[in-house]
Amino acid sequence: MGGVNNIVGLMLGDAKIIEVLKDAGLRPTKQRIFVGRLLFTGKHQHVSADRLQLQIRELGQKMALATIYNCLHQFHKAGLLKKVNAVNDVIMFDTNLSYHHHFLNVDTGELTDIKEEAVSIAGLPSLPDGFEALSMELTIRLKPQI
Amino acid sequence: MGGVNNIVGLMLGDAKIIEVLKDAGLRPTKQRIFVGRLLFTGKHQHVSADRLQLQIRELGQKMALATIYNCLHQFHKAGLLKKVNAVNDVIMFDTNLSYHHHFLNVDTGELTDIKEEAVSIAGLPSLPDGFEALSMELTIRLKPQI
DNA sequence: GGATTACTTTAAAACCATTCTAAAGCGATT
DNA sequence: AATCGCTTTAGAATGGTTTTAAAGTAATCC
Repeated sequence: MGGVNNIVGLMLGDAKIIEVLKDAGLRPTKQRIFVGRLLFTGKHQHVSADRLQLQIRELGQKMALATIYNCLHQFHKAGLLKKVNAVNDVIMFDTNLSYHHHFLNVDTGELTDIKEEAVSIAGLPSLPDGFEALSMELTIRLKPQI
Repeated sequence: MGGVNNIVGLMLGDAKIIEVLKDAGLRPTKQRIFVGRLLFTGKHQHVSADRLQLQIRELGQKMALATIYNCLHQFHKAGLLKKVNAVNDVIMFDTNLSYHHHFLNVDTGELTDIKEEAVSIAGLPSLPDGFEALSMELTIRLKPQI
């Protein structure tokens, strides 16, 4: 009977998400499925916890910010999201797992993918002893022209 | 006399720093000269406000954190420092203004310069319309091997 | 040189993204 | 349906950074 503004139940196409969650050792809760649906269907995107909560609100749903943070970190740990350099003190995640680089709009914090073919990096530096490389990312900071 | 734990006065070699400050439209206050002395003499370094305050304390001096933040931002605005990607939610500045890239130790947040010759980037992507590039930085995230 | 003015520094409070806490909720297994 | 252990949640706590308003100081003017 109305009034409860909670996360909706299953939808068509959730089966795949549920399987991915299970494979990652994560219980397919309503919240994780909902976030998975937002992130892993359609185009690649760059998300912060805050933006994601807004998106969820716009869909008439409600989710605690802590849950969204949990979710993003768990997805990252499971290899479903890439962590990109923090922007304006905000943690950003990228659904595009493949190797690529970013433009960063310093005014808005918006990230845009750079097409892979557009840049090539020649010669990897030798890593310091005892370290392994987790990732390598080029960031081109952009400012709107005056 | 005594007891006042304030920033010391001028030292030999400050003349250059004072001139740089004046050229940047900044009053050569004791605090700014002191920070300038720490940053612009000797080897290049990566600093955060926090670390800088520690360094200052170790020298038996005292400076408000807000002053250090002001100073770093003003120096950055004046082109005396480069801002590097925030690391672990901490703003980092680099005294090395020349074009170069970084290793980032994700455990400690420590940044290390990559020698310029070690990497070469072939082919700049065309920038989105209406934007100009401020900087371009490659970050290689490192994790200690197990 | 001393008074005036505008910019600086400061401690403390405010801010804000993120994490923690501990209690209520829910998924899986029986 | 009952139990168990993981999850979600609201609210508090945390920690880096910024703001505030008052006291301090560099530059300017006479």
